Amino acid sequence: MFSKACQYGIRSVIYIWKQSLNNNKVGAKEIAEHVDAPEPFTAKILQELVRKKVIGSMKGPTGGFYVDKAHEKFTLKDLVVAIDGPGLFEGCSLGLNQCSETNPCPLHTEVKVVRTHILHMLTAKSLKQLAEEVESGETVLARFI
Amino acid sequence: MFSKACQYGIRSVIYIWKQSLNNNKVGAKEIAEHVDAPEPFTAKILQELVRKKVIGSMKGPTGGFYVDKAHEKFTLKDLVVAIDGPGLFEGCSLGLNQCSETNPCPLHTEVKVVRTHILHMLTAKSLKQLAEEVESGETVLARFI
DNA sequence: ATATTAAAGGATATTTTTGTCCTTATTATA
DNA sequence: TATAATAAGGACAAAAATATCCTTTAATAT
Repeated sequence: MFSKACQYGIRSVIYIWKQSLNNNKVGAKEIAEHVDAPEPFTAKILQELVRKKVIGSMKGPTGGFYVDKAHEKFTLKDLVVAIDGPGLFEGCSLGLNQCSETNPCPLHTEVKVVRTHILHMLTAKSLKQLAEEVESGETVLARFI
Repeated sequence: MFSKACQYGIRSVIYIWKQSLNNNKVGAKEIAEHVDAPEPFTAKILQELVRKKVIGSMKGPTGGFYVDKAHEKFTLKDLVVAIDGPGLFEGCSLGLNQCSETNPCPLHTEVKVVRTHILHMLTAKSLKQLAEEVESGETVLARFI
């Protein structure tokens, strides 16, 4: 469903949110360790998410990645689109470019239903809310950190 | 959602079913042309689907790929699992190996719902039924063939 | 029997994704 | 202002997915 890059990205951003709830900026190394992802690759992904404004970053000592009020509106969908592109939500699932409402592929109507549910899953909660659920112990990120 | 190999596989198998409804075996070349997929790659995918018994094949003149009564029970899920593996249905969507019912990742319960719908989409109809819908013009495969 | 046809199989090439490393730019603080 | 810390950026490496080509095997028709 999600590429590895996207999985690392999701895990990382939830971790960043969790730390930012306690007003801590976090470095790429710490993030990668805590979400169990390869550090340089994770750093690249975070770079991209900064470019797409899903998270913020600061260089220098005491710098790192962070989120604040400006990022509260973002959901998993924004993150997924930023990394994997819109393919999960748009285009023919069978790769037919002629596929359309009037010319539907064999999966067309069924895929619409599934996409509705995927969209709901990825937009019902903000990334901040997901981090709060980890903070409260309701859900768990990575290996019991 | 599906790899390219899987997309080609789905398109090919529906085409094979469509031809088999009219008692025609079809060669890899014809299939690839009609579903607009690269021929040698498609041949490899079909090979794998033969090994997994989703379709049948015969060598020699008048040979080709075909399906019959023995293949009527198969659904898209069988095909997808044969090519892409069970990743769409199983395992943590965020790649966390500690994720479980008692230790759920931030997406765990939502993904379960989505997977239910994906599973329904891929098992509600047999591959034969999908081909019949193409045959009747209800749905369309590839470029208006 | 032999020739022909088509799938099967193996080796190889290309592209994309994943992953690493090194240098540069920016910021904080001593 | 110099130093240290950290993200940004670019070049490179490895692995996986996608795609091609050539040889072998099996079946049919003549």
